[in-house]
Amino acid sequence: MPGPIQSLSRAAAIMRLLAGGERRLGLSEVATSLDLAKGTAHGILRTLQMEGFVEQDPESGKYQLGAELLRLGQSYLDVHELRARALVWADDLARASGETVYLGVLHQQGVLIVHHVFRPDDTRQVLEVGSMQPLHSTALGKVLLAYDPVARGELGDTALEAYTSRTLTDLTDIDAECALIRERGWADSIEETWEGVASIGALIQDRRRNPVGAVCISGAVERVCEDGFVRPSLVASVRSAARAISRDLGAGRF
Amino acid sequence: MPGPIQSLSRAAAIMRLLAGGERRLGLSEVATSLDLAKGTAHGILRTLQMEGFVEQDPESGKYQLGAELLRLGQSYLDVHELRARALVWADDLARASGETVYLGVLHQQGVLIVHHVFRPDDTRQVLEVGSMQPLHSTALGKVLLAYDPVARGELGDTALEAYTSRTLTDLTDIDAECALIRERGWADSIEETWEGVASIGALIQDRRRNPVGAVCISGAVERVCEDGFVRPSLVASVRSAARAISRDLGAGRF
DNA sequence: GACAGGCGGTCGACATTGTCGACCGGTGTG
DNA sequence: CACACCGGTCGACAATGTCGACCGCCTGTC
Repeated sequence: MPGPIQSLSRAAAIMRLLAGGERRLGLSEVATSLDLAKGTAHGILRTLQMEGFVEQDPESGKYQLGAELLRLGQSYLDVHELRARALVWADDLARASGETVYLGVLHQQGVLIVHHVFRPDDTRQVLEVGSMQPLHSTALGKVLLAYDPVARGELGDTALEAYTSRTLTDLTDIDAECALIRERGWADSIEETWEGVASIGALIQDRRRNPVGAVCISGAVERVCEDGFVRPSLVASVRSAARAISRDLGAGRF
Repeated sequence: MPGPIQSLSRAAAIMRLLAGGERRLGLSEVATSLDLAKGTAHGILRTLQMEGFVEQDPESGKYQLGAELLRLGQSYLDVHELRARALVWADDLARASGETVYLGVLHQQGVLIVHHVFRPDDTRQVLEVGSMQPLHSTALGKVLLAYDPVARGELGDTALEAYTSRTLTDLTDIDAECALIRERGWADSIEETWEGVASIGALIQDRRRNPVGAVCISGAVERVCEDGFVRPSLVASVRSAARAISRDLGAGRF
């Protein structure tokens, strides 16, 4: 039976719709947005509600995502092997560099943050685990673009948004950048997504040399860069952490 | 069409199964665990995989939860009104008390942590957002048991585990404790779940006085308690924070 | 090295199952 | 007060998901 199960795909679409809209949605909104009969949408929503994936505001009757998703998302992190292996190395990298550390994996047309170490002894920061970053303008994303053909494929049909004046939006520019990244073995992003923020990323691969994710450090451009380029010592730290994680993932094989 | 959609319920069961077992599971394991034909389980898993809710290890062919769950779980937090309103109050409470702050809501037979503020300037701590705590042995849980009939109902059929020698496992003891909690307006838990840890919790209610969650502080029993009882000043802080959050939720109505 | 047993995955017939659109009662609004 | 819209229900219909046998592959074993 090759072919997705219709009701499941529709349920997934409903959950994504609820995740996308910031506010709660009514039954009719859901049904019309996805071209479903109201009865059909209701049946799916009712089941999702029973399972805890969706909750209904008893007052307005509108729907939003449910708590079970948070619980399962946490379970995903618990099982995630890359994340487990990388925890200690990411900590070390944050301490050594004094900057924020992110660990990301390719997910759809972006990078999903699976681990986040705050910059040591700093002001309040919000945890970004579970959020997404663009592929074409971040160090994490560009590393994956350079090494993961799937990531490069995902980029094919999406329009590239310019977040700042330094964002690369032309595909040929991106490809040239990727060639450079492959050649030197690391990626940077200087104010390409957020003004004032620069980051340096490197690839993590598994025992069979497949790309499985990326690490990066990210911080104020004044600290991360020097004379318009990222500091070589920070690059070395990031690459060394990426190698350590990759080696850790490959343990047991050799 | 009152009645859950079969394929959806089965998909949810599969995801819960994958979340429960620490390791990855094979197709046959999933099918036999849930009494499904292999073909059926495969169809569901394939669809879940397409949607990103499940991933398959290409090497072993075994399945685990997927990244989309993490993303949707994060979206749940983003939309969560209680959490949004409580963020700043929880921060204040942590600063004022010097202890860890948790914010939890009832979910199935437990308390789901939706916000967690680390104890100020302390050693490394792991974020527990998305994890569950038992109802009958934590301050958060006992608050909900005392005020939320649904929570009390959930307790009916589950055996109460004794985590320490101080855990209440008899239902009549629990009900007496709940009556006390309702009378004085707050709950505590002194080494009832973890040795050496005490916590103090209070109820959060919405504009219609329905229980919607609870806040608590949690810390070493030596700091939180005095002469075998929790410190009244900490109780006052927690109750004040709970009132502030409740008031915040009720804003716009009055 | 041939076999057996396990795996993940496919296939096609069947009827169970989810889908559809009309319909209901309640609510707020012009 | 009627209208429009909401969330929710119902029953007929056939599209849909389910089932169990089957396939090719790999692994371990005798």
